[in-house]
Amino acid sequence: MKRKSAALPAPAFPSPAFPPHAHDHAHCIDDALLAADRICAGRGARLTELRRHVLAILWRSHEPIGAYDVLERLARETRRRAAPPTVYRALEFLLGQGLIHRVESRNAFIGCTRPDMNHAVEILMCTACGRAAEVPDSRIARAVRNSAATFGFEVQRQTIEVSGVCADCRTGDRRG
Amino acid sequence: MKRKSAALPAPAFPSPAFPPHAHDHAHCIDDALLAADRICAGRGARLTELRRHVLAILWRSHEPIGAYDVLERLARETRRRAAPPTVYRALEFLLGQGLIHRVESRNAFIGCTRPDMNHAVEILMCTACGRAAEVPDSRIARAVRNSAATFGFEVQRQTIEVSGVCADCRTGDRRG
DNA sequence: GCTGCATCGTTATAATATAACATCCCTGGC
DNA sequence: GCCAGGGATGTTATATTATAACGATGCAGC
Repeated sequence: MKRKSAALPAPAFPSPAFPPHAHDHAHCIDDALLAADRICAGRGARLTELRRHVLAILWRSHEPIGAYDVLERLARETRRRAAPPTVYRALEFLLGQGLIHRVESRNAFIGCTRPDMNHAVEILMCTACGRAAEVPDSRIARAVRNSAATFGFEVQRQTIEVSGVCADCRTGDRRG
Repeated sequence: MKRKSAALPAPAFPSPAFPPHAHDHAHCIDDALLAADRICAGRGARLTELRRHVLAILWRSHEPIGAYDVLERLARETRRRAAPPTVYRALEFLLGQGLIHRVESRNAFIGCTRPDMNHAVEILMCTACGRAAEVPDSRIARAVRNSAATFGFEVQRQTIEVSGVCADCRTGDRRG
């Protein structure tokens, strides 16, 4: 199927933090998997069927998913038996390739929207609809580095996790 | 339970992020416990012996401590029996009073250095010495709020956890 | 002293994560 | 084809973190 050509040029932000509740989500998944294929191929990393399946499961929604939820879905959707290490190893690989993020405050995982660039993780989580979104704002990361530097602290990794209410949920634009 | 907002402007730098490795740590503990006594008394919250003991355990070091470590120390130091809920309930109380923070990326807890003011949590964690320190820099929190606002996102809570190397460890000034 | 409620004790179990070792399977060399 | 080597996965067991549910205790106010 052809997709309608947009009347407007691409928005200023390459990826708005939260997509509209009604959007072409199949497209999100396809894009993420294609990007993952490309990135892994370029690195000689093996995005096996299992790993790809786990990544696809994480991309089914914009909500962080726990390892045991992934496990359950994986077991339901395949003939193969699955135990926790199976899932944790796949997640470990995907984390290592920068294809997903771990949401520390939820013990959960979510697909990375910018897997092609190494970046500090900044995640907004909506307490109303449960979705999470990455913020493509490197200024915060830089500010954190600068702030830490005033204490002589050298930053290696930083995680910023923000809870609140997303625009759609604030304005009552909910999925029907 | 509500927390009072600070009436006074914060000092320029009330506490350097990391104290020197050799410092009067007994003083840290005393200060923290006295502040906790004062704060709880002012709110009519009951800082019981158990809760005070748990807080003291967390203040014994500047490293985040897991709930089961607290449990072990508590059991070793008292005649009372202790089970996980005992510790988790005390931690929950202390979190609620803003006397400690949860370090999400470590599943651990650490005493709050600024319990008198409601504030966003920003923690630096040294991968070399294991210590963690709060950053008294509200500019980052404000920048995060502003950044989120450009997406129409209203921030309720934010957690910033930064891993890296502290000044002492970078310059080789280690505890003897 | 009684009553009511917060606190704490106790038991059991849920939820998250990893260790250790066996097996499978792809890849490259012959 | 066949084998050796190593990465990936399967399997079993267990470690670690956290909470549910209910009973006992004890303190504050009457």
